[in-house]
Amino acid sequence: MLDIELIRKKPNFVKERLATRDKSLPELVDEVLELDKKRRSILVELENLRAERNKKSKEIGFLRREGKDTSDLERQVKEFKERIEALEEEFRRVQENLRKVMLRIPNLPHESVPVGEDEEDNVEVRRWGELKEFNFEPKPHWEIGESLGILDFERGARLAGSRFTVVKGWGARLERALINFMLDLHISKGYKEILPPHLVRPEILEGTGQLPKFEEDLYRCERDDLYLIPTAEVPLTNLFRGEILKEEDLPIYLTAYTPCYRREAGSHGKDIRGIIRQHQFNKVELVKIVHPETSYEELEKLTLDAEEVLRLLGLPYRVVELCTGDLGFSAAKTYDIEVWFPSQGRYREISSCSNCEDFQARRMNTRFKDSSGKNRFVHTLNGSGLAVGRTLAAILENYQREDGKVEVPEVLRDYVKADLIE
RNA sequence: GGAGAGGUGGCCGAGUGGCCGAAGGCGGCCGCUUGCUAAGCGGCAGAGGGUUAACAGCCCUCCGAGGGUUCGAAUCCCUCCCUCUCCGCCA
Repeated sequence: MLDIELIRKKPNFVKERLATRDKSLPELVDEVLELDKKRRSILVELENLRAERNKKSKEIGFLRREGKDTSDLERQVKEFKERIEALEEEFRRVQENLRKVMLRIPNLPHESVPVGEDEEDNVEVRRWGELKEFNFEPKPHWEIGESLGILDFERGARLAGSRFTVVKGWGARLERALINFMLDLHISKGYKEILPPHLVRPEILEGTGQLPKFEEDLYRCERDDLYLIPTAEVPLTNLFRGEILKEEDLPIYLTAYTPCYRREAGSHGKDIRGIIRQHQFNKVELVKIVHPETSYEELEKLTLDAEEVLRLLGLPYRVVELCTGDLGFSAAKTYDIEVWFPSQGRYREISSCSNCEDFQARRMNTRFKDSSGKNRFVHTLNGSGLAVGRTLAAILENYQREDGKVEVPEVLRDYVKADLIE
């Protein structure tokens, strides 16, 4: 949620920044301004009435104690009541409308973010690793996985439909090894491991920005009004919702392995083959809750922490900075890490690291008391460290041999307890 | 799932219809005092919002959430959420 005061004081600035995401957004700002103005004018009137009512009620108390008659005053207060109730009703209505609009406005892009429309305009920041030369035609991971008997798409579909896959044998083992390897690495960097609920209440998803706008993308358990988490970012970031933290508690570094559940409503034709885009996939997530002054430094560090996983695995990647038009709803700035897929001859997203500044904190009401005793919103960051399924796919492709077997990356050998998958 | 108890400020905890935004304690901040990482004394301090040049003053709202009763609700009533105890069930 944006700061309503900023919208009030610098409406044109806010509109300009939002327009770099989407040209239709400035209209929402006008809507906010109008509703806010209305809200405040009602509020002033309402508060005056309430002040007067309170005064008279108090007077009744005094007079009663002296045994005096108060029926005249009581009648007066009763009249106030009707006017107050009518105004309260109107106030609630306007307030609720205002909130609804506010919740649908995305975060302002940071000034450093390149302006652009879509992923075409993203800017490459750096590359790492040598692309391996294959003296044969590298196969896509789904072919490798099927012939090794570790990825079973047919039975996955039988159990749960398309975009569900069964991972078997050495594949399952490799995936589990990846999860442990990633967690161990992040823990060694000071992240605290969390095992959160996978089902959460609607307001939790509102806190991180998935609701109300992206209801379609979520699995919902209707009977209990709970949602399956689309990413561990949701429970991790919300961990301190409603709390006032101590300044010295910051920064907080969290990591968690969870499956992620996504309906992928808007991506029908995309990546139908393989395990790039699944309804359920494993991910190790990184979340930071930090002091506002340090959040951009922390974003750089967080991105490097995610990158390190790929470096240690020896997988070539590049980092791109998302342009304004490609930025996610809650993010002020995002780096995507993309790993090399030989069969596709291109880099594919494997991690997304974002600074949300105080956008989520405002929705969750997570604050800290600064040295002057003031309560301020924290800044929140999140990043994949990494998407495990995609990492598995990348390993299959980058470490494949002509004979169809797949080497196990050096750092994983102790975890997998094998050098070669065959 | 059944029975019971309870949700009050950073924490603990008192408060059953008006002088309660809330005693007291702990913790915090400021000052004084004491020559020894402490103690004593005094003072300050809840959150959100409106008005405003103002972090001054004034006002409004908030005692789990939402309704209701009343001139007036932390206090009475209803619904929901959550926590705890016991029983049941269960990995």
